Amino acid sequence: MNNLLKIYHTLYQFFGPQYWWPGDTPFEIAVGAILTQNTNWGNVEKAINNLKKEKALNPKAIHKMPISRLALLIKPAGYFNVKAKRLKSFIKFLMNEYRGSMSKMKKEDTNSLREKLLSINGVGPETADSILLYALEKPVFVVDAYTKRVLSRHGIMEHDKPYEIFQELFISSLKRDARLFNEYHALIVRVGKTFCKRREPLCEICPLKS
DNA sequence: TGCCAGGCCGGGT
DNA sequence: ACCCGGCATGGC
Repeated sequence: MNNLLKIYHTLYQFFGPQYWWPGDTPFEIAVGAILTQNTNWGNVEKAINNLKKEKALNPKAIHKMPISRLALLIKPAGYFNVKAKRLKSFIKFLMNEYRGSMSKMKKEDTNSLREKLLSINGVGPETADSILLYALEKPVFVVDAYTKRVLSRHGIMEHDKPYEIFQELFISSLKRDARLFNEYHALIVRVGKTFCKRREPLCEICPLKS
């Protein structure tokens, strides 16, 4: 069994299943993926709840909503002006290409869809891959700040390697399976939050410590 | 009370 | 091809 697979089993044994993504529908997950950029998830939940209260958590409602009002509703998520613009960009794409249907989007070929998502203003690699994996159940591995920090702190890969290199490490070590990728990324976030904080040395009680 | 949180863009070198 | 400043709230 390879290194990355061992780590997965260690984390799963320690923490158990994480039940990601916290969201009810593919569209809600996509919105959450944009809102959570460099932002605490608790703040994102407030923003999403504001949209739900206004019955605005659907493509059509946000599409026709004035951007100033959208910014006000998502304010707790931080960066509300840029994120309002980014949500608008994503939803314009969703409306134009798939008539607002995440189900139609899901039928698209994964690689070409990833390229299209990356061309949207405000959708970078992590956001695109989060939408592909967690909203559309595509077998794409999500890399984030925790992934880089956890792996680098445990001497598995240098922190400054680019996104795609980290991604390839997982892809080449694991079966290409959406369920596995889903749980693995969630577990990395979990261990990162718990044992691998930003400005601390290698944690002594981390389950990954050999 | 300053630091941090599930990034990304645009301009400069 | 990198590097960096800007974007902002709420919890601890």
